[in-house]
Amino acid sequence: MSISTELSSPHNHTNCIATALNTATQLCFERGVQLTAIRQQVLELIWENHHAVKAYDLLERIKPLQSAAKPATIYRALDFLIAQGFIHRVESLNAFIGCCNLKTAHEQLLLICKQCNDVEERPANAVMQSLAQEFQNAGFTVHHQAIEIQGICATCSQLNKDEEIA
Amino acid sequence: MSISTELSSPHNHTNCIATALNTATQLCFERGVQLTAIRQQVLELIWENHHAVKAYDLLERIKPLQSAAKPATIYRALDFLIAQGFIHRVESLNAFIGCCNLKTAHEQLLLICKQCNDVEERPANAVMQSLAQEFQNAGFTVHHQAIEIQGICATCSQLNKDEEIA
DNA sequence: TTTCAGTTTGTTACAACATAACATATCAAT
DNA sequence: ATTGATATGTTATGTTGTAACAAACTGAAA
Ligand SMILES: [Zn+2]
Ligand SMILES: [Zn+2]
Ligand SMILES: [Zn+2]
Ligand SMILES: [Zn+2]
Repeated sequence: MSISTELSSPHNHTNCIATALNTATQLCFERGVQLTAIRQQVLELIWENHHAVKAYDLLERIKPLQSAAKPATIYRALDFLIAQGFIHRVESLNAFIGCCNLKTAHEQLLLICKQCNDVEERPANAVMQSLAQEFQNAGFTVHHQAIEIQGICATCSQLNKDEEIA
Repeated sequence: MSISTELSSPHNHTNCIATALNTATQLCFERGVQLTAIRQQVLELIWENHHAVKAYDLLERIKPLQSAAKPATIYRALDFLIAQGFIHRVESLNAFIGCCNLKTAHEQLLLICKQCNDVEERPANAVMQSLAQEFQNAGFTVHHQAIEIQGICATCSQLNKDEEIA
């Protein structure tokens, strides 16, 4: 697996990584919390692409850097990164992705491609507004939203069509 | 735990159970699939209330009826009930609830109360429509949706207010 | 600089969730 | 009787996540 990604909108992923790391560093400084070596390494591993990453995969991949790493090592780092909003947990996959909208508080809609495994995070303002209305109607006080859609992304759909023709 | 439930809209839960069981029986007959003793017992256990139920809790509770029950026993029954649309898996809880809208094909919005553990299933047509639009915009082909909202339900909110006053 | 509190990490053990693989049983149609 | 489809029994294992306590680190107050 190279650093490249199948994310539907083609992009320079080096930028994604740089932005994510720089912003995390900046926010940790502002908040007076520590982006320790372990936490930064986990964040970097998650950002290698736009796939959802499993905790135990991270554990295997961090061992060359942190030979003492155990499950708790990873889960603690993940807890921290989630608390800071740097990553999201994908409930329906038991996995984790880097947050693409670090700067703005947001509730995310996740489009999960079952073919290429990319996860796209979309603001989906219209959806969020109709959701807010629904909560009002129900008298429900929201603490956390998980909106996770599984299917086939635009890129893979197009690829599949091309293959049918060929 | 009695048969009663804290579901926000007060209701006669005996009706919920009867409807769920009768409809499941009817649909299995129509579809030529078997609602075996194990499958029906699991469905009944899930329908004891509107809480999300864990697989291993079901395992403990079915053992008096099925002394040979093992994890696979439960997970097979759950797979069947999900495939038939009789129950839903709650991804963010690793748990299961009975479906309240058996008759109509539907995508569900789940309101999960962290205080009383009830899960309310809402059609939320406006939300579903704006979601559909978002999928169009993204060129995304949907296979499965999980829309799970954690928070405090209307009933618990009201109870909490009452306690503050008292 | 010592001391102390708060935070982070190391380490062991275990809990909770889920599936693979293969054997056995059931039952209806040929 | 044989066969094929479905369901269940059984054992083992894989995957995901946490509890609990000890040790190390960090930075500021005494
Ligand atoms: Zn990228
Ligand atoms: Zn794809
Ligand atoms: Zn009910
Ligand atoms: Zn409640």
